Amino acid sequence: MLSNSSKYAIKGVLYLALNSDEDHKVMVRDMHGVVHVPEAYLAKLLQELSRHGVISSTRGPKGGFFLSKEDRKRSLMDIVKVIDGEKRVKSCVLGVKDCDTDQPCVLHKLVGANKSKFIKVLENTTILDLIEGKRDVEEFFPV
Amino acid sequence: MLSNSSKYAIKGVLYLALNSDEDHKVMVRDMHGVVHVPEAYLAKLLQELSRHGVISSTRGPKGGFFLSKEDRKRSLMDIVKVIDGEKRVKSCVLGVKDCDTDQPCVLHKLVGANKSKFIKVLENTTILDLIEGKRDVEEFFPV
DNA sequence: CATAAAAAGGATAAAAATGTCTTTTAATCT
DNA sequence: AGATTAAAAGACATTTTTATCCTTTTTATG
Repeated sequence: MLSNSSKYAIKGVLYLALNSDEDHKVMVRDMHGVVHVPEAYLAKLLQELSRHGVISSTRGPKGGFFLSKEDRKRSLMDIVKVIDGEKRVKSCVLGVKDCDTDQPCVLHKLVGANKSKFIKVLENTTILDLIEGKRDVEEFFPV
Repeated sequence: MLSNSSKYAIKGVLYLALNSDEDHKVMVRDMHGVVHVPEAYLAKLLQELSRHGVISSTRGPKGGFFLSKEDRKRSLMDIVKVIDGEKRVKSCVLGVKDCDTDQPCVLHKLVGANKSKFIKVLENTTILDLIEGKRDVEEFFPV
């Protein structure tokens, strides 16, 4: 449903939400250890997110990745869409091509409801929602 | 969350539920087209399920795969466990090592509830549950 | 303007998932 | 018993996902 890459990306963005803003950009070098994602791979993912405007970045000295005010209003689905593509996330549980609510497959009724909720959560939860009230970084990335 | 292989396997077992019993075994050759899974790959998956006692099979002429009365009482999770392993299905949404209800990660509270329900459905739904009232094979495998 | 710092981009490598093929084993039928 | 049939088993191939490395481009700063 969610690839590891998407999970990595979400972790990365959460880190940025907690540790960055326009004036405090962070380098991949300084975050990959905390979120437990390989440095080069995390860089790739963040670059992809930046390219699609989901997060922000600047190059050169004092550069790095960060979240603008606007970025924080992004939903989790915005991240997943860039990394996995919408199709993959929303695909039928049984992977049947034209399965939807009109022509549901067997499992659709059983599991589909849960899946829909899952997707709604991804769509309706912003980065801001996720971190509110949280300050302890470690709490987010136990391993 | 569920690999394609698991989905394939579930489709295969559903087909067997609708089209087989102790006296009417079915060969992979005759089912792969209907469930839209590559023949050799479906064979492999069914063999794996059979080896683990989730479905039944006999070799030779008149042989094939089938579901016994007992097999039909198996849950979807029994299938998924064999193909994906329990670990994969139940692993934390963010893939953090020791994340559970005691030490939940950020997403756990948001998405975890849905995931738990999803798993409960897999655990509590038997093959029999799935097919009850259904007779039209095609209805199950739209693509 | 030179330099160094940092992301961007592209090529490559490793691992996992998916898919195919061939041989072996067991059951059935003549 | 022998021939045939179908799953079982395992080797092999392909594709996708995950991961690394190296070069290029951009940018802040002295």
